[in-house]
Amino acid sequence: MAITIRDVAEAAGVSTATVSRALRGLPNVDEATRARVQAIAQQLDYVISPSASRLASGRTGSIGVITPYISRWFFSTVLSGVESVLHNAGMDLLLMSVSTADFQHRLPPAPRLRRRVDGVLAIAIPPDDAQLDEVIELGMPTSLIGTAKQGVAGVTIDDVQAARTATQHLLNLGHTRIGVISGHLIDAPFTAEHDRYRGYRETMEDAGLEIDPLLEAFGYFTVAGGEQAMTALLTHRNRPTAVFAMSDEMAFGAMRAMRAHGLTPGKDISIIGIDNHDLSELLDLTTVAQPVFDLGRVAAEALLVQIRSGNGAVGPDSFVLPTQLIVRGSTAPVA
Amino acid sequence: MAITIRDVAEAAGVSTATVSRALRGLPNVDEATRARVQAIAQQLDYVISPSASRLASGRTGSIGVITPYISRWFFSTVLSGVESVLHNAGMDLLLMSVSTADFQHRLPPAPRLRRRVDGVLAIAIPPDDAQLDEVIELGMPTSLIGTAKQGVAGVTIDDVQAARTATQHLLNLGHTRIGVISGHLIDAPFTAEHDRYRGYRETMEDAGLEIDPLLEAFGYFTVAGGEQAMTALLTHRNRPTAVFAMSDEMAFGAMRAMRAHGLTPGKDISIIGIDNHDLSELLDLTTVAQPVFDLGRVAAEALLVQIRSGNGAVGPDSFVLPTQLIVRGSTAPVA
DNA sequence: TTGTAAGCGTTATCAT
DNA sequence: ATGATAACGCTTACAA
Repeated sequence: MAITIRDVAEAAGVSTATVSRALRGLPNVDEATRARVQAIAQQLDYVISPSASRLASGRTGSIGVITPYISRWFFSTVLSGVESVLHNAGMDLLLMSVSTADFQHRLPPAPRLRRRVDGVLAIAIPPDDAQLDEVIELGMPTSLIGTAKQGVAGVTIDDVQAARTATQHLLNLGHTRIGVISGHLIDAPFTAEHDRYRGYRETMEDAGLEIDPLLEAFGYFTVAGGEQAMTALLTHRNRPTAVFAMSDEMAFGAMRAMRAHGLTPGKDISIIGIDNHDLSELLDLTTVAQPVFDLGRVAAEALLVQIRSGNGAVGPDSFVLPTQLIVRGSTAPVA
Repeated sequence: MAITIRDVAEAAGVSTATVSRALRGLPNVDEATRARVQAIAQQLDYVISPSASRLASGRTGSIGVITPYISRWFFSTVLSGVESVLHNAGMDLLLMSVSTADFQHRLPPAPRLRRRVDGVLAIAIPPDDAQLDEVIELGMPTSLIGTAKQGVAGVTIDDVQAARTATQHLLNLGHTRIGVISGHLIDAPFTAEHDRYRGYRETMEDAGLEIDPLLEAFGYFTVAGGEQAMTALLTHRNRPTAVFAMSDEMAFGAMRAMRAHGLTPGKDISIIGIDNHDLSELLDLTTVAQPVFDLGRVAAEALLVQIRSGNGAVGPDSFVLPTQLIVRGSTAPVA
């Protein structure tokens, strides 16, 4: 039905082997022959059959991206960074949502990845996740984004430092009663979260400040969660004068909670996040920006290197991308 | 190297044909045989080779999703709806970003789709886009999301009605000087945009109101664009008392512009959007909600039906999903 | 119900 | 530089 490599070969008066070589740009092909083959292929509107090529070569030309969420800002932004690289490389991008913990009943990613991708990119999957382990045991080039794991390539920011920067910014403004809105430390031994908490704690301790347990609340990395967390913090007798939220979206929710209590962010209470979410500027939120698109871009590039170097030649590399404090109106000197 | 169907066949003492049938759940297989084959396959940790299967069967088991943006809210939300369906159906999701118009230099999607997917989902590609036409000419099951085109399946909302609802809401509040922030009517003959404009215009006319050209501004469907558009509207001598923004994100920007001018949304000027973006509740924005996740879900389901019915048996279906006015604090009776 | 065997469209090895 | 040809691992008539 469709045009095959043999049609091209016959039309060009060469063997299929030559067509294959010519079209793939392999060496040892007379340039005149190559040109003729290319012309005929184009004229015949020939496109290679990926299935046949994959079966014969053993390479799939595609990489799998596993992510717990698709529509959340961080994840979709990473994904677009990944896509930009893979597109340029001519690689197919297989998108696969996975369940972290209790989420919902979904097939585990490992079996769905086997024999259909040349490499895997995992976005923000906790390093001790069982499903992630299964994926890693597949033994193919893999690169983590937003988390780090011994022996596996990965791209992250320095989460400890980011949290330190945020906390220090509040300290510099004279705040001492500084609250923190985290995700859910108990359930999710999520690298980023732990590191950010550590950065907060250490910075507080370095400043000689004790951390009041009443200054801590969970926001589950969502807007609604941040709102609840802030509400909780506000109900205590001894309110914080400033709050560090581990993500901008939680900070958004926190700002809403403040307003609901008649408080103005940056005036009555200072709040800082991490991310530099698309809407953070709009909401005038001070934040520690992280290069989310680049997280995906760099990870994809590193993965391609790993794949092309034929497994092993290039050891798994780790990259730490820089963050930057962006001061806006939501933080101000203590009253 | 890897385990093949023959290994399973030998271990089970049957032919590869039987293994193939048994594992795919085809009829005419003794249940005892099937059970044995399944057990052995599992025990051997056998997974089928997609490339081989695709080559032999002609089906790819994957569908391509083409979208101009990955990280924007609307697109990533649609995408997650699509993913949920495809995951359940065991279909691979090939993600492909495309350029609308001037965007950037990217390979056209059609050649990248040929022979590698069984169907295509196109998110918000203008119906007269040349690249879309090439894709449609591929002749495979295709379903559009957010746009409509003669003879092609699709899922949309009633954009005219949504705009009518928004405009009428403002009229009901007593506003007569109602501005509109659109995308960029001249360049992008984008169904949704045209329809929304029509809904606005007709509703204004039905109310006996003339549309002052000074009440119209372009926001390019971005936050920054909405901000600029609103700023433009505010510089005129005769300001609108209410504004209809064709998307929530443009409305966000508009709200910011208002504040920059010392105006309070819902007090000094009313503003309404379309979408019910994740953050619209947070920003207290009145909007006409559209079921974005479902747009993706329904389109994917329809596409699967189209694919399974073997091309032609089921004609391309169109679905129009409902919208709903959600009144929040950004709209109020005219002063 | 099960087996046989001919493809499916490439790639890659080995000659030439 | 080019050609023959054996894989690659499955699916699917067609037989039995």
